[in-house]
Amino acid sequence: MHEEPYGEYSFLLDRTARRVKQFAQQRFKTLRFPVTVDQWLVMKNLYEKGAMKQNELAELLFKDNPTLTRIVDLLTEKKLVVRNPNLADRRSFQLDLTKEGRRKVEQLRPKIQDIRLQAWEGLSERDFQHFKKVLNTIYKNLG
Amino acid sequence: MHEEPYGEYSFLLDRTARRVKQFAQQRFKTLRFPVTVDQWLVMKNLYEKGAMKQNELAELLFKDNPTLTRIVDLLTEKKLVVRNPNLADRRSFQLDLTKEGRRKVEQLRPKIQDIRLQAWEGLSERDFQHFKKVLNTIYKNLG
DNA sequence: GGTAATTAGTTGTTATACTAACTATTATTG
DNA sequence: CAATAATAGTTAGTATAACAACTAATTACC
Repeated sequence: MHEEPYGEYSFLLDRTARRVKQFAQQRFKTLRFPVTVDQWLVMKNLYEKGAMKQNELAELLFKDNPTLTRIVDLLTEKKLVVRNPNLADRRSFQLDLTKEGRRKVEQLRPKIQDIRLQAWEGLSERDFQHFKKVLNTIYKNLG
Repeated sequence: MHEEPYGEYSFLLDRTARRVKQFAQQRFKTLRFPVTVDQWLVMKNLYEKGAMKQNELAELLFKDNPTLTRIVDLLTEKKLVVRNPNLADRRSFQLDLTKEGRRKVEQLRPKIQDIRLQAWEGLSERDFQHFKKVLNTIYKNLG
C-alpha cells in the first residue's frame, strides 16, 4: 500500500469529509439549530446571494437537481425557504428565505467560525492555501 | 467570505470527496466491476488483511456498524463475501472473501492505480504528503 | 452462581448522493 | 406555424451515513 503513489488519498479524503460534516451536525444540534449542514448551505447561499432559481443554486452548491429538490422540500416544510413562482419561466421557481429563515441564518453565521477554527488548530493560512490548491486540482482533473 | 479564515474548506472538501467517489464509481462501471466504491473498500481490506470480525473491519474503515452491516449484506448477496460463524463468540462472524470475491479483487487492483493517477496529475508526492498531513490534522482536531 | 453491565451486530429512521426516467414548458428549426 | 429538441424540476430506485434503539451473547462484579 505504501509503495503505491498517492495511495489512500481517497480514503483519507472521504474519512475526513465525513468527520467534518458529522462534527458540524453535532454542533448544530448543540446550538439548537434545526437544519442539517447541507440545508444550511442552501440557506447561507440564499442569504448571501439573494433569491434565485433552483438550477442557479445547484451550480453554486455542486449538487444535483434531485438532491436539491429534496433539500428544498424539507426547508419549505420547516418554513425557512419558499418557492415563489418565476413569472418569466413557468418551469421554475424563485427560491428565497422566509423571514424566519433569514433570522436563523443571522443567528448561526457568527457561530460557524468557532466550528471552523477547531478543525484548523495547529494549521496555518499557508496550509489552507495549499490544501485548497490540491482539492481544486483534483476536482478539475476528474471533471 | 474571503475575509474569514479557512472559509469554504468544508465545502471544497465535501465537493471534492463526492467528485472523487463519483469518478471512481463511473470507472468501476466502465470496467464492469460489479460493486460500489465502499463495497470495494471492504473487499480490499479483507483481501489484504485476511478474514476478520465486523467490528475489526469497522475500525479499519472508519464506518459505523449499521452502515457496515448493510454493505456486508449486499456483498454476501453478490456472493463476494461470506459471514462464517465465529466459534469464540457467538455474537459475531468472521467475514471473509469468497473465491469469486478474491478473484474480483485481483482483477481490479491493478486498475485502481490508473484511476488514482488521473486525480493527481500536475501534483507531486510532496503535495500528497502535505495533503495527508492536513487531512489527518483536521480529523484529529475534530475527534 | 446470579445479576448487572457491556458488547456485536441488527433494525429502524432520516438525510443526502447518484443515476435513470418522466412531465410540462420553452427554445429551436424548417 | 408545427414539429422537434432542449430544459427545469420532480419522481423513482439504489446506496451510504449518522443516530437511536434493540436483541442475544459475553463479561464483570459481588
